[in-house]
Amino acid sequence: MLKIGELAALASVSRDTLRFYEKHGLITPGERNNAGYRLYSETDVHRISFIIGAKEVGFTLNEIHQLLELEVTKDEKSCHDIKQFVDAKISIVNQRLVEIKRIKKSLQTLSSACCGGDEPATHCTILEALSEQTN
Amino acid sequence: MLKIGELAALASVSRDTLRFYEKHGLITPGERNNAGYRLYSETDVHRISFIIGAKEVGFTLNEIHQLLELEVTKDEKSCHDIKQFVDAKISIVNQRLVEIKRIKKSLQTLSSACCGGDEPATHCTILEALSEQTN
DNA sequence: ATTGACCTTAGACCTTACTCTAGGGTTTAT
DNA sequence: ATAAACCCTAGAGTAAGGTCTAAGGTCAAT
Repeated sequence: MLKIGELAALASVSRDTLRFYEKHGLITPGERNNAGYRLYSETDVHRISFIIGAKEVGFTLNEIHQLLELEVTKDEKSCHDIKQFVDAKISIVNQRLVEIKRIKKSLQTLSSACCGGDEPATHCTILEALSEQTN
Repeated sequence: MLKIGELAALASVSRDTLRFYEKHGLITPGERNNAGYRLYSETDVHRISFIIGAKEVGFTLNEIHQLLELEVTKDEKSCHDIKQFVDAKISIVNQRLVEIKRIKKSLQTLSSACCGGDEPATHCTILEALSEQTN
């Protein structure tokens, strides 16, 4: 059984983060010792590891909540269910990707239209472009 | 001179948003009529238009604050200064782009390793992969 | 016996960009 | 004259994901 600081070090997160996850139902409160210290079991370590893995690949805590429910009840779920969840996330990520690409392109258009010289920016194309309504 | 609701309609933002921008120094408080209503001039309309244009291309309000300072003092700034600002933003956006691409790739790897069939997810490769520490 | 490192809690604070609420005054149309 | 539509303010609330603080209890080593 690990104390909170030990698990935190192991998982490379802060103690606060572990308590935060608990408060938000990602980890279920487990055992406590006489002094009231949290004690984490193998299962808890596994769960934290799952959470961190899921964060790594871009799931929000909310989504991880749902994923954990899938994980816990996985004997009643099909691979299809799990894959569908991941695919839904891929499509969200894709939308963000498209939006960021759009932004990058706009910025590059702005930048490349500007001479970038040492003359005063009184008629800078960037500033002028920003002033124009797009809608 | 426009009242706040008129400018809001013109700029397709809410009244609250305009007050919010003012509170955060993006718009300088201008004239008021006898009743204390805000009155917006041509210059104000131009400024709002600038803010919205800058938001469109992905600048944060904070960055727009700095951009507005560049705009106001543009006679003392060079095109080089302005372009540099935009290029710095491009590099931030690029980092985000790289990160999102990484996430997308990870998710796709997860998804494609899963059979997606109707059998129970007891040994689902997705759930197993998420449990593994990456660090 | 006391210092320092660790643990506890509740609750405040941070960022970003608003949105909403309460409680009140004004203007416009009928 | 009165209702609807508009305006004002200060301040609270939202999402997301924590971080920090205060005030206190515990444990190991010196």
